[in-house]
Amino acid sequence: MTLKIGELAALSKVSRDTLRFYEKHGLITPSARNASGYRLYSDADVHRISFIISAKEVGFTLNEIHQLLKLEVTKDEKSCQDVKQFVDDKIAVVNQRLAEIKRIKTSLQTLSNACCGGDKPATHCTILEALSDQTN
Amino acid sequence: MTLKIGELAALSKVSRDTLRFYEKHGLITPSARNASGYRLYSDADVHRISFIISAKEVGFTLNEIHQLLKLEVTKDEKSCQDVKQFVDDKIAVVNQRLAEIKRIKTSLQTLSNACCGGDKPATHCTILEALSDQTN
DNA sequence: GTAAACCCTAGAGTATAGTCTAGGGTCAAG
DNA sequence: CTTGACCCTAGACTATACTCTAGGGTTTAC
Ligand SMILES: [Zn+2]
Ligand SMILES: [Zn+2]
Ligand SMILES: [Zn+2]
Ligand SMILES: [Zn+2]
Repeated sequence: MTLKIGELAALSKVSRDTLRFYEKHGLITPSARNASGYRLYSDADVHRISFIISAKEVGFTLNEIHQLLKLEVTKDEKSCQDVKQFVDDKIAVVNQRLAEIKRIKTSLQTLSNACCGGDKPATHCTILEALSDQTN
Repeated sequence: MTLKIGELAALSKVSRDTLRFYEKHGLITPSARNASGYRLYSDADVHRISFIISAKEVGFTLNEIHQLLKLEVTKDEKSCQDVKQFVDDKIAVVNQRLAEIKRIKTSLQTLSNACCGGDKPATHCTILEALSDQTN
């Protein structure tokens, strides 16, 4: 079974452009072209794009998916340790981002809580004051 | 007291380039130039860059800081309600990002937990399997 | 009086992840 | 045999927030 780009796009719920973009960046190359140069995707290709999409959904960047695909393709030379390590490294990065966003949320919440929210002029607003404060 | 760009940069711990970049994007314009065209920053300018930096630290984008500066400058025409609403809107956005990152973290954690992490070939690796799974 | 350190502008480059456009070829249906 | 839906390429454009480069002018210290 082979699919043309539009068919694979519909199946995978990504755009044709995205498939071509992934190809340009070495993530997936159709296993064949027809006489007119149309891309033809095989079952293996469908499998691969599915892998890419799943990996995106769990938060890997395209660059990381690149690495993951290498692991996947050479999985008989790699160990579970290698794969797990890769995921754990990503978890560490995600945890950092999480901490940063939590910090931001807390800061904003503190700002908001201090403001009276009334309809009088904001000349006395604690939010604007706090942002203007030269504590740096 | 007036400062040249390098002095303000050192004081504010941002780069000269960043100051010029902010200027190009309408965030801060030095109140004067000397005869040679050098930027000269006043106390008010220092105050303004401090506002910008504080706002960045609590997670506002440059675009949002633009809006905030408008609120700050016209604070006698604006109410606390306006300012608080602005912050609360941002909190809502941050909460969404937080939820998304938590989702990602959970997914990654689930993947990692299922993998044995051993040193045998990853041909049986549950992580690679899960990512390959065509449930879409 | 010259060299280092600083300033200027305009514009290109970086990273991320696509989306869109122009200009043209291909294929199936009626 | 033509119309619409599809395919191709190359390259520009989006958003975000800078950073760097090239090619000059200025200031300051020795
Ligand atoms: Zn108030
Ligand atoms: Zn207020
Ligand atoms: Zn294992
Ligand atoms: Zn495993």
